[in-house]
Amino acid sequence: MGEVLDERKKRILKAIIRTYMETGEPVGSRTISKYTDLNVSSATIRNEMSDLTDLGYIIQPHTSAGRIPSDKGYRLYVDELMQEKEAEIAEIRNLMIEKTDKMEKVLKKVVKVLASNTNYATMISVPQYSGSRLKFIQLSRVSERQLVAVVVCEGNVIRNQIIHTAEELDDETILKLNLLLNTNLNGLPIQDINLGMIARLKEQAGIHSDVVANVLDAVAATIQVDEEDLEIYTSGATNIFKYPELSDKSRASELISTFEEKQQLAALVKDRMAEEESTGVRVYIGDELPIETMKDCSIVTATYELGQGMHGTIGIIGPKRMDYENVVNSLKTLKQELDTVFGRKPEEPPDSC
Amino acid sequence: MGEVLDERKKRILKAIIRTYMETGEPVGSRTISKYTDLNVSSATIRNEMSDLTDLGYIIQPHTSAGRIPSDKGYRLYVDELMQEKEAEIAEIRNLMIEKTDKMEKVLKKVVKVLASNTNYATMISVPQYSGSRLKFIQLSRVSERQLVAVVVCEGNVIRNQIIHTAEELDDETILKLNLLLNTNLNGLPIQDINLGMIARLKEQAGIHSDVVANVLDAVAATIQVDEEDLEIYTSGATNIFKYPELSDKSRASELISTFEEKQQLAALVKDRMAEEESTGVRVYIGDELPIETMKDCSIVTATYELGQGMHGTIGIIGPKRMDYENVVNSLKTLKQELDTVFGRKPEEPPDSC
DNA sequence: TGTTAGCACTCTATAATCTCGAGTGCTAAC
DNA sequence: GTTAGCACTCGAGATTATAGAGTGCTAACA
Repeated sequence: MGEVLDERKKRILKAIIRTYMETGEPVGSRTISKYTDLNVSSATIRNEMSDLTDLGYIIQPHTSAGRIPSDKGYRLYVDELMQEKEAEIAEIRNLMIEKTDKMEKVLKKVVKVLASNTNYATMISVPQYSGSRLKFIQLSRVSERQLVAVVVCEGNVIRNQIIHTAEELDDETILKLNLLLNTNLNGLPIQDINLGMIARLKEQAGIHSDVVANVLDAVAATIQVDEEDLEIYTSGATNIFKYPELSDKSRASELISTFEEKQQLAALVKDRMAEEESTGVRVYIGDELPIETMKDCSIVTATYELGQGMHGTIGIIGPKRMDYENVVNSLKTLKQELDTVFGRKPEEPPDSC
Repeated sequence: MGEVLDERKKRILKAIIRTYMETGEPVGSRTISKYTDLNVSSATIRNEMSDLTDLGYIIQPHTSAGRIPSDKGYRLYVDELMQEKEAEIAEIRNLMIEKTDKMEKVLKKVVKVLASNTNYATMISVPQYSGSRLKFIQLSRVSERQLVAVVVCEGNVIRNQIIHTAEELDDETILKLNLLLNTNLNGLPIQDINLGMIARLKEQAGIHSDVVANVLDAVAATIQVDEEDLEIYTSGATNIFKYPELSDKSRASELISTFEEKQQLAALVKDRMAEEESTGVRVYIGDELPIETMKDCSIVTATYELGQGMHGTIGIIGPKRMDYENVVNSLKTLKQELDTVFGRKPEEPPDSC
């Protein structure tokens, strides 16, 4: 496994992968002989290809066909062979500059543009709190027995919920509650705020009214991050039809299902986040993916930062022969773009709080 | 076009459609002769089928094949022939009884369950304001130059937005703004609140500060319903692979795209809403659909009520040979279920405001 | 020793052909 | 009006033929 390929073998492997990326068909020795500037005959290439096959970098689908890259081959390509390339994602940059009132909308647009630019399927996860702190919390009465709880976190993510109360709360009580909540909870990391904490709060404040206690519980529920609920937007699922190796009925159906369900994508992203070195771009090839239905795919992911510890993941899903150069570079650039746009809103100077 | 079919022709047409629903293959005269209890020979059926073909209710894909129903045939079936049937959607009912904290989650679950129950693709539109009135509005400061605007409408739909200000607003100004907004806007239909209205408001209140004016504009933007933005959840798009007539590559790709994009679905739902008789279940067959890519599909929709004038649409998309009885009945029952669950929250008595 | 031309061989994809059978429409008898 | 009978049609699937891309090997060459 630990072989080192000589220069020529590497160049041939690279040429095979490049060609296969374009055509999606097994690559023959003659093609490589012409495609490269090695100036060797197809026979020589054949010999080298035979070696590469033995070493496991390329595969022969059947005796009299050309070769296609193996997972191992792609891996070497991604790790060593491919070159950095200037990616032009002007469209995305422009889109970002438009007024970005709702993050949700921006994310949806980003995946969409990325999908149509790359011709692969794309996904983006809505940033998670992860260490973000509570910035502001407020209860207001909207009608006799209904309150609205509004919670703002660092990164300006807002959550809210209508709370129904058994009896009407007077203004004074609501005011007290707001004071209690803000003085005790502001600045705390979201994760630390749970029902138990709220219970302690109730004790300290000497609250005995059932109604108020229930309201506090509801507030806690509002604040809490739904662990299950990592939201993901996807786009361009049907791009997989552009790659014959993925688009036979059963495979396509499974793939698109996985895409539609999103749970497995979410799991992948979550694992991804747990890893220490969570910055930068990462490539999963075929079997490296934990998702059964995607054994024939590759996924390239990047994590983008929102400032204040919030971050999300953006990913591109395509066939193993996806254009890694372009994809990796697109993601790198896009990641920077997202970091900038979200990190500091364009219409305001960098936040100091 | 205005022919009246005799009883036997109707029974034969019905049998053809039923059989075709099951098999998806052209139906022959012998099959019908055995399938029905008409006790006539296949030759007789052939004669009748020939008539039905002339009348346009069934189609012959090619000379020596059986018949398949035409759009006109399906239409007659839906309008006259099919029987009401007891639908069992116990699963959905149970799901509804679970605590339904976030409407969004319920809707997502509903489409999912419906899709897996029916084996068709499903969609549901998030209820629109449509005549709903503003109930409560509040600006709060979350940090030096950031405000959060919270808007609650009848039906307890909440919108919110972070507003960035050029300079810090003092508490008094914010208080004044809240007063101004609430006294002038509460109870007004959402549609009536637009930038022009806010402008008049500014004049009346004698506001000249640019900062405050900008905040008001942002509030207006928050309130406003984004006409484009009818949100739709879908599920079971890959169910179309279960129907060979829809699942050849190009068609499937287009269909799923339409599904993923959702814009066209949204347009359909919007048209649907505009119609006067917007209650009850409606069936679109093939060419009756305004969506080019869905000419080979049928869609059954139902509108559900949320009380206070808000309503959404739920739809099932399948092949023309979909099981209309089941689908229509499922939707009818589900519609009632949704009306009840959303109309009055389980944990509170019916609202009186 | 590495490179190359040449050639027989393999295997798939595509097209061409054949065959079967379901289904029709028509006719004539009931 | 219904039915049996029968010749005819046409597509789906199986079968076979054909072409060509690509390989592996051998022998010659630098």
